[in-house]
Parts: sequence; structure tokens; C-alpha cells
Amino acid sequence: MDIVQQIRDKGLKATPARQLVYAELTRSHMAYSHAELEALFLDIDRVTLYRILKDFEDAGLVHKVFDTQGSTRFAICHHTCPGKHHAENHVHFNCNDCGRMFCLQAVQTPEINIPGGFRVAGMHTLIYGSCEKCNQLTDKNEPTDKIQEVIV
Amino acid sequence: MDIVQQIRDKGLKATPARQLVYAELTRSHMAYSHAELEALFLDIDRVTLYRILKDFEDAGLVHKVFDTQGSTRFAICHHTCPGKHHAENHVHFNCNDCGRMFCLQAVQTPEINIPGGFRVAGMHTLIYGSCEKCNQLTDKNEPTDKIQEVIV
DNA sequence: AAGTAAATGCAACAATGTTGCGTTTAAGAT
DNA sequence: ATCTTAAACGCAACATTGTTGCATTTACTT
Ligand SMILES: [Mn+2]
Ligand SMILES: [Mn+2]
Ligand SMILES: [Zn+2]
Ligand SMILES: [Zn+2]
Repeated sequence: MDIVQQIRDKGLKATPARQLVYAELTRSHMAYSHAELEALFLDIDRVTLYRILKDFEDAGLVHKVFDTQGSTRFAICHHTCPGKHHAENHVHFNCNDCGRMFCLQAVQTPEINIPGGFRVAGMHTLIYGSCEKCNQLTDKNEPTDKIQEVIV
Repeated sequence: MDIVQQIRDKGLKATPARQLVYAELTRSHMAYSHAELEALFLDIDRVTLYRILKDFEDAGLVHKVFDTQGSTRFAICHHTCPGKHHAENHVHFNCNDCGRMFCLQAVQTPEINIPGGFRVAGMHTLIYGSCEKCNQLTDKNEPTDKIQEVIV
């Protein structure tokens, strides 16, 4: 479906800034930090970007997750997403080397039994290590500074 | 072992503030936010508290974790702790109602196979829901504002 | 008891996120 | 096509969380 229409379908105006952000998140399937998005879209105001991400999250277009440093990141919601709690269904991977974070849409969060009187509502699973790109680059002793397209 | 000696064994001076913080973390086995500790120890300077927690973490006395809000929390390291990466061995539970966070020392993080060229170094498992106390209080429609001792 | 490196307290700064408000604009109605 | 208006934007100001520099104090060694 058209990006403009997807934004409008959530009751939001399809402004240029929103189209840019949504297109990028859709394209790369990665979880972006605020800093990463600011660097990508230098002409979008910092506050506007905060509000766009908040609006997208409330609308269920994106989900918010935290990386291993506790920094906030945003990623697109898959088309079969059940709404704002989408992030809880799948596992995330954070690369220690390049810092990028991936939504592993195909990997569901595991089942865990915990003792005591806890009532479980959901869980977050964050795996860390090094991504495919960084594995290869480490082997070749090359720099790992570029952010490139990845589909997981 | 004596608290003073445990702190000294890591090459740190056993100051009054450090003894207070370490004793509390040892007693409750919970993961405390900075705000919770500040409220508990009003006479400890804010910056000093930051430095105490950083020093404890570097020394392997405590581990740092993030809760469902992305807020930083600190918890004691178990006596059989392998050092700074202690937090990665066990599961954490964050109560949606009272906000408290528990170290489930007895619950190991699960094994997960992920596709692609990712090299896994470790994982964080954060479960959320409501704790035993809040379950009971919800049933009885009572307030849930008190922080009390819990051993998990 | 004295000496010294470590720790503390305070102020200033930095990073991240929020709020208020006047201006601009997207999208529906005419 | 133009008008209308609620929504979105841009900017400044503020709030929260965490860090750094430095003068003073204190825990531990001798
Ligand atoms: Mn995701
Ligand atoms: Mn823990
Ligand atoms: Zn990488
Ligand atoms: Zn609770």
C-alpha cells in the first residue's frame, strides 16, 4: 500500500517529514535511535521528530524499544502487527560493534515459567553480539562505520 | 561475610554512604532506580550516589539493568556472580503496577537460535506483569504504594 | 598521630526529552 | 480553485538524567 495512505489511515496528516521517516523505517526494517534519524534527516526539527515518533507509536505504525545502552529506538510495525504491543512478539538484536539494532521479525519471544506469585503479561528479549556485516568486516579488519540497508 | 569487608575486598573504601547503599541492595534483592535510592537516602548527595553505583558496577558488586521504561536500575550481584556480566545470566521481572523490579536469580535466560549471520554474545530477558504483592492488593482493592522487603 | 590517595559536595555542564505558543499547512468543504 | 480549520510545525524555554572539574574531607596505611 501507498505510504501516504498508510499514514492517513491512522488519522494522521501525511506531511513531508512524516513520509520521509515512515519510508525510511519501512525500507530498512531496523530500530533507529533518535540520533540516527536526526542525522538522516537534518532538515527535520528535533522536536518535530520527537512528536512524529510519538504520534506514530500511538497510532501503532511503529514500536518503541530500548537497546543494550538503555537508549530509545523506533522500528516499523510489521503489516500483521496487532497494534501498540507489536514489539513484544519478536526478538531484537543489538550489534555491539556498529551499534545497529535489528527487529528479528521471524523470531518469536520464548516461553518462560517463573516461580512465585508473578502474573506475566509479556516479555522483552534483547540479544546482543555482532551482526553479519561486522562479523565479515572483523575478519577482514575493515572499518564498520557505514549504515546500510538490511532486511531481516 | 561482613559488608565493610566485601567493599574493601574490591579495593574501595567502605564509606558510610557506600555501606548504606550496599546494605540496602543486599537486603532487598531488588533492582533499584536512582530515584528510589535517592528517596531512601536523602542525605547522600546525588552525584555521590551516581559515583557509588558506577564504582560498585565497575567492581562487580552490582549490575546495571534497564526496566520497561528504559530507566536505569541497579541490583546486587549474587555471591556466585562471575563479575560485571552477572545481569546476563538471569531473568528480571518488572511490575507494571508498583513499578518495582525483581532479580529472578533462580531463572536463567533461555537459549534462542536466531537465523542469519548474527554472532550471539548474550541476551537480556525482561518479563513484565504484576508482582505477587500487587496481585493480592488488586484482588482486595487496596493501595500499592509501599516498598517492602522481597527475597526472590 | 601523620600522610596520602580516594571519596565527597557543590556548581557547572551535557544529553535527552517535554511543553507552550505563534505560525504554517494538509485535507476536506465550498 | 479557493476557503476553512484542525493538525502539525518551528522555536524557545524548561525538565530530567547523567557527567565533569575542583576544592575539601575522610578512610586507610604506616
Ligand atoms: Mn521490533
Ligand atoms: Mn539482576
Ligand atoms: Zn554490526
Ligand atoms: Zn507490584
